[in-house]
Amino acid sequence: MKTLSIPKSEVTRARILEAALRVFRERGFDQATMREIAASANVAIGAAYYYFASKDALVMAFYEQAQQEMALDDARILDSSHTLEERLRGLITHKLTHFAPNRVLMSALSAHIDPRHPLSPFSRETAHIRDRDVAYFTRAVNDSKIKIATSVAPFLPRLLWLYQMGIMLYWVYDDSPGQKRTQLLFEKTLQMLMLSLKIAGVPFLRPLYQPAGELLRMVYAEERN
Amino acid sequence: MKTLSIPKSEVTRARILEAALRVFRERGFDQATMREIAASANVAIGAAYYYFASKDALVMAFYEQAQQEMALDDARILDSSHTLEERLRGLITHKLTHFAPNRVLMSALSAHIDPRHPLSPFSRETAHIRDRDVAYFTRAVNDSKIKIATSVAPFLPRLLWLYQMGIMLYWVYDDSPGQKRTQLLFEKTLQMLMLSLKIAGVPFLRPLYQPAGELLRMVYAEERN
DNA sequence: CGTTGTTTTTGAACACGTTCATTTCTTTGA
DNA sequence: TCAAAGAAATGAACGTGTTCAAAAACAACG
Repeated sequence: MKTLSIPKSEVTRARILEAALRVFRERGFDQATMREIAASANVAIGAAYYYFASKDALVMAFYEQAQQEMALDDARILDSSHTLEERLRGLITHKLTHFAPNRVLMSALSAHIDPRHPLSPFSRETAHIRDRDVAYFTRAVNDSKIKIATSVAPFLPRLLWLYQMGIMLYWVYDDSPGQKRTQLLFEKTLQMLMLSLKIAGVPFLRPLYQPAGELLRMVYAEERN
Repeated sequence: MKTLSIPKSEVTRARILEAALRVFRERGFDQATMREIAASANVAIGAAYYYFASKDALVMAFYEQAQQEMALDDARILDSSHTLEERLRGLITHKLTHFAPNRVLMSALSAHIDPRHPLSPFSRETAHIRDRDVAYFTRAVNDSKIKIATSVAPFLPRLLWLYQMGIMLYWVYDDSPGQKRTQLLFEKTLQMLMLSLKIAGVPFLRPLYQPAGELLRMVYAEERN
């Protein structure tokens, strides 16, 4: 195994992934066939399966690659802004912008709710990706000036991740020109979200936030699988 | 075509649907094969496709059948209770109870978010089922004493349907013994929901409910497809 | 260079959902 | 009662994602 230059197998792997994205973009995830992907990468079908466990795995590899590509900008966004609102707006807008050319492909990644489906955002298989994403929201919350009820605080990063998933989901299937509606949804819900967090402390709403805390504890209880 | 007794084709259709449910329960939706279903119904594969357009269609037929079976009880529930809370508790509990023996199969019906997937609760193909379900929530809201902000009121039935979908979704993948956690989630969220509706009128929360109304108008704008 | 072990590549084969030309059964009309 | 038309049922065949035994390419070592 060479250590100086890029190993040949890495090149083949990259070529297959590139070919896959090419075909996915052309035909969409469902219509794309592994045979065409393999042909487009000048390998036999078996080779594609030697590097990627499944068709789904190709999409996951794409997402992981994108995550790496976004890492630097994400860090910059967190550093250059200091309110939670700015940070959320920055992180989520950045993600949408970055995925825009592959928006249609993203529907394959958000098509499944079933946590047992490998491609589901809630599956064991995507846990490491999810954890990395949640970490950004943890950082976004941590040294911002927001005051959060202690019962909800531990879950806030994961709730924000869920919020982001919701926005992405709407975006993926938003066929308004330029996905303008998503923009509107995002701006409005973000303001509502910030407002909700601000008034969460008022004793008036205590009977709402107390059971919420209990619920969250239960729901996230056996998260480890 | 005989008109006195049940037509033979209806019998065959029913036999195939029964066989399908049998195999689904045994193997789960994904593991069940059309060949086994056909064999279990003593017909050729082609016959199954003569009566049902696809494997998915079998699950949809099951849901429609269930909907009919529940219709009487649902009407009774709406008649015998008069607060929105009682009605919601009644309708949703009834649904969970009725689907309990086929809980695992239900995961096939809730596995897809993609509104373009035929089996998705948001698809065109399931629109008529959805509309029928929403109608019950409309009736549940209509002559109850709840006061709702006019900006949100038109969407309340559909929002309640969404709430019900959320509960069902959690239930389907809830592997706590007897789905106790779903019970807890339902009871707590129902109380929170009623409380939210009650305090929605207070002017304090106006900056929250006003944009909510605008959002709902946008999101549900091009619902007709 | 030749041998041996490992990594990479191949493509036939499998099981699946689905299609469709064909056959078999049933109904209709005189 | 029979012929024709329509409805119901058949199963081979297609294209799909995926598997796997075998071959080819490569690496390590004496």
